[in-house]
Amino acid sequence: MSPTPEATPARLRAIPSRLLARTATVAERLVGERLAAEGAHKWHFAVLVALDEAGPASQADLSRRTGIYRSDMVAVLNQLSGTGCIRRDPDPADRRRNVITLTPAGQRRLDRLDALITDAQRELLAPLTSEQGRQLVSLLGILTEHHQPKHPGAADEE
Amino acid sequence: MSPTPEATPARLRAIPSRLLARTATVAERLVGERLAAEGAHKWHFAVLVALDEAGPASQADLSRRTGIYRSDMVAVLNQLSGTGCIRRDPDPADRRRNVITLTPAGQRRLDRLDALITDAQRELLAPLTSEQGRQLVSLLGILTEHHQPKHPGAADEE
DNA sequence: AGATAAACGTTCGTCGCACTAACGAGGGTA
DNA sequence: TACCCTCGTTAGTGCGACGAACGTTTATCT
Repeated sequence: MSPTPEATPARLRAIPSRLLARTATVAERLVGERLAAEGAHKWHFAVLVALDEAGPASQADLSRRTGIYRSDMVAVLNQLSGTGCIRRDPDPADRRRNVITLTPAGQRRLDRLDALITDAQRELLAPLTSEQGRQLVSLLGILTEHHQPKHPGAADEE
Repeated sequence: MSPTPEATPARLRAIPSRLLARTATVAERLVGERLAAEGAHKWHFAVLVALDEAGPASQADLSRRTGIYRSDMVAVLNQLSGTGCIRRDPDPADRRRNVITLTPAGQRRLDRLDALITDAQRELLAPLTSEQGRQLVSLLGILTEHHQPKHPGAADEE
C-alpha cells in the first residue's frame, strides 16, 4: 500500500558526521558549478584571497595559508599565471622559493569570483535566518579550529 | 623574523562551504578510522540502521533510505551478507527484487558499530557544549532537508 | 670545513566517495 | 501486443584529499 515514502531513518538523520558530509557535498556542488561556469576553481579563489590579504608569498606559504597541498598548488598557480592573475618570480633571497604576486588582473578576477561565491553561500544558507547562518559559521569555526592538522612536535595533550 | 604563523585569511575562514568541507573531512576521518579498525564501513552502519528501524527492504529501498547509490549498495550487501549480518533472498512477490533481512548477528554488529560511531561523534563535537552540538545538528538538518536531490518531475520553483 | 637535516617546487600516484551509463531480467499498463 | 519503468549488477568517471620521492637549495650541527 502506501509504499512508505522511504524516509531516512531518524537515527541516521541525527548523526553529525553524516549531516556534515551531505551538506558539504551540496555546498561544493553549488560553489563548483558557479565557478566552473567561468572556468574557475575553489582553489583559485583561495589563493587569490590569500595573496590579497597577506601580500606576496611563496608557494609553501600559500599552501599552508589555504590548506591546499603543495602538490595541487602547482597546477593552480600554473593556471592563475597563465591567465595573468599572478606573477611567479624566483625569490632572490632564497633560490628555492618562488614569490607569488597578485596582479591587477588577478585582483579583478578575485572580485568576480568573490561575487560568485558569495552568491553560492546565499543559496546554500537560504533556508536559514541570518542569525542562524552566523551561528552555523561560528560553530563550524570552533570545530575546524579545534581539529587542526597537528604539526609533529606540537603539544598534543590527551 | 616572526615568519608570520601563516594563518588562514579571515575572508576564507568565514566561508560556510569551506568550513563545511573541512569539518566534513575531519569527521569522515574520525569515523572512518574507527570503523576501519574493525573492518567496517560507514555504509555498513547505515544499511544496518535502516534495516533495524524499518524492517526488511529491497536494495532499492535501502538505497533511497540511506542515500547510498544502488551501484555501491551491491558491494556493501555482499560484505554484510558474507559476514552473516544480513540475508538476501529473492522476493517471491516481485522477482526483480531481493529482500534484505537483518540477522541476529547483524543486530549485534549494529550495536558494536553504533558504539564506535557515537564515540567518534563525541570526539568530533568535543569542543562544543551539548547545547551547541544540538544547534549544529539542527541547522545542518535544515540545510540537508532543504537541498534534497530533486526528483525529475518534482516542483522546482525559482 | 664537512656532513646532515630540513624546506622548497615539482611530478606522479593512490584512495575514497559521489555519481553516471548501460544492460538483462522482470513487472505495470495501454 | 508494445511500451516504459523498476530492479540488481557491472563498469567506469571525476574530483578532492593526501602521500612518496626527487633534485635543488638553505639551515644546522659538530
